[in-house]
Amino acid sequence: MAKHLTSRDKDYSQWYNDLVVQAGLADSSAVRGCMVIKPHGYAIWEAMQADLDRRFKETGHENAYFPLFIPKSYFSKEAAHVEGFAKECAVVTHYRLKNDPNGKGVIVDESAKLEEELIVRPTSETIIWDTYKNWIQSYRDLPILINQWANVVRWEMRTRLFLRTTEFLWQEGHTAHATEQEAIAEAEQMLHVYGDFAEDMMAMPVLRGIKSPNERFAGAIETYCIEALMQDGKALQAGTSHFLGQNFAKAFDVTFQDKDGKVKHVWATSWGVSTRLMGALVMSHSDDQGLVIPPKLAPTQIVIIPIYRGPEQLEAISLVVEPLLAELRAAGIRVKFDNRDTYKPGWKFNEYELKGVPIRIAVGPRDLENKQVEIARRDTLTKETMPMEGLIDRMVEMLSEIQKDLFDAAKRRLDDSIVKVDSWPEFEVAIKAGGFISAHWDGTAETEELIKRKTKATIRCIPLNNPQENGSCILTGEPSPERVLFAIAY
RNA sequence: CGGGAUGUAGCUCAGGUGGUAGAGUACACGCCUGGGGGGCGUGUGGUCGCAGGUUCAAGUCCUGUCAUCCCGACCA
Repeated sequence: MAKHLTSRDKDYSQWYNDLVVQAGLADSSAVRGCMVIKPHGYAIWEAMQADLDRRFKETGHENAYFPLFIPKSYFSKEAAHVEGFAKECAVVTHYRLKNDPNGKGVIVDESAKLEEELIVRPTSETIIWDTYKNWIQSYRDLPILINQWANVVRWEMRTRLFLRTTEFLWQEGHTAHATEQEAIAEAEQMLHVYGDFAEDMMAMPVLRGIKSPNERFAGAIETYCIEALMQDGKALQAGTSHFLGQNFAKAFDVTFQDKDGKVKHVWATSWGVSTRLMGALVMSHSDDQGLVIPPKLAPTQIVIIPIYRGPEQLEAISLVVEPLLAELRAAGIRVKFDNRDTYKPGWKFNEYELKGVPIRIAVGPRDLENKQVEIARRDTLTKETMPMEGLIDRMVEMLSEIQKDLFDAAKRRLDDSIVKVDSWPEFEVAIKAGGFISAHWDGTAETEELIKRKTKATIRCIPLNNPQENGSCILTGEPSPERVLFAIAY
C-alpha cells in the first residue's frame, strides 16, 4: 500500500483516483472502463442499497428483475430514447465461439449470427414497457410500482471509477399510472426519497429541481434531479426521476380501459440512482488522510485497537474489550476489535483513517490502569481520553454527532457556494470559482448551449418552488421569469 | 475518434553511444520492538506489453500492434 495520497490541493482529481484505490473501494479491471468493486466499497454500496430498498418498499414498490439483453428493434420504438442511447450501446451479434483453425485461441463462429441482434441494456424502459403491455388491461391493474436492482452498460469514451464506468450497478424504478397527475406525483415523490436518502444517510445535502430540456432524460417529459456539490466546487448529479408522460405507452401500445369505459394510454415514470453515489460520497466528506464515511453508512463504525507489549498485556486488554464489544453491539453499533498481532498500532491507525472508520478507540496498559480509553474522531481528527464508565452512551451519541456535523459542514459549503450573478463578466468569474451560480436565462436551448461552450457550465437544475422574479438573461439580455442554477459538473 | 505521454518485480520507478536485470516499497523468515505507517539482517519475486526486423549480441535501435493514463468531442 502506498503511504501517501496526493493532496486535494495539489490535484483533486488525482486525490480522488488515489483514494478510491488505496482505501480499497474499487480497482480498475482488465476490462476497459469496467471496475472491480472491492469488499470495502461493496459493503458501503450494500448499506446504501439496503436503506434505499427499505424506502422504496415503504412507498409501495416491489422488486422484480428484467433481462440484461434487449432486442435491437425495441430500441427504435421511442424516437428520443434511441437518439439518446444509440451511441453508447454494446451489441451482441453472435452466440458461439469456435477454435481458431489458424492457430491458438478461439474466434467468433460466423455461422452463429443472431437473427436479431441484442443490446446490452443501457436502461430498461423498452423491455419493461414491452412487458407491461401484457400486464395491463384495466384501471384495476394500475398502478404498477416496480423497481429492479441491476447492472447496465453504457459504452463511455472516458471512464472514472464510480463516477462514470462502462458497466455500473444501479436501481431503476418503472411505474405505470392511470392519470398524469398520479405519475407526476410519483416522480416527485421518488425525487424526495432520493433527496432524503442523500441527506439522512450520506450526509450529503442536495438541491432538488428539474432539468432544462437539454439535460432531460431521453424520452422524458420532465426530469427531476438531485444535485450535490463536491469539495472542488463541481456539481454532481446524484439521482434522477423522470415523468415519462405517455411516450413509452404510445411507443409500446400500453393501454387500459378506464372507469369511464374508454381505452387510454398509461402514464409512466422511471427513476434511478447508481454506484455513482459512491463517488459522490467520497468527494463530499473525505480528506487528505483518506475516506470519511458518515456513520450511518460505515461498514465498521468503531474500531478498537489494542496497544500492548507481549501476549500478557494483550490478554489483559482483551478481558476489558470483549465485554465492551458486546455492549456496543447490543447498542446497535457495528464495531470491530482489531487484535491482529501482525500489524502495529501506528499502522492500524493510518489504515482505518484511510478507510474512513468514524471512531477509533485505542486501549493500552495506561488506559487499563486509569479505567479510560482514547477516542479519536475521524472527521475532525481529534483525540480525547474518556472514562470507561458511560462509554456506550457516549459512543452512540458521538456517532450521531459525527453524522450531523458532516451534514452541517457540507450544507454550509453548499449554501455558501450559491451566488447570485446578474452580469456576464461576473458570471464568467463566478463559474471559474466553482459552486452553483443562480442567474437568469432566456429559456432557450441555444443560449444554454452557448453558455456551455463559453464556460463549460451547464444548467444543473431549476429549483423546485423556484421564486418567480423578473430579470434578464445573463448572456442575451432577453426577459426571464426566474433564476436557474448553473455549475460545472462531473 | 483526434492531440500528448507511458508500458521493466505485486506497486512506484531507474537502467548514456546495444554486451549476464536494478533500487525503493511490498511480501517471507529471524531477532530487537510496540501510545501515529518501526529498526537490523537474510530471502522470494521479472518471457523488460505483444509480434516481427536489424545485429555475433536488443530492456536499449527500426516497423507494426495492443493496452493504460492525461487533454478534447459524448455521457449518470
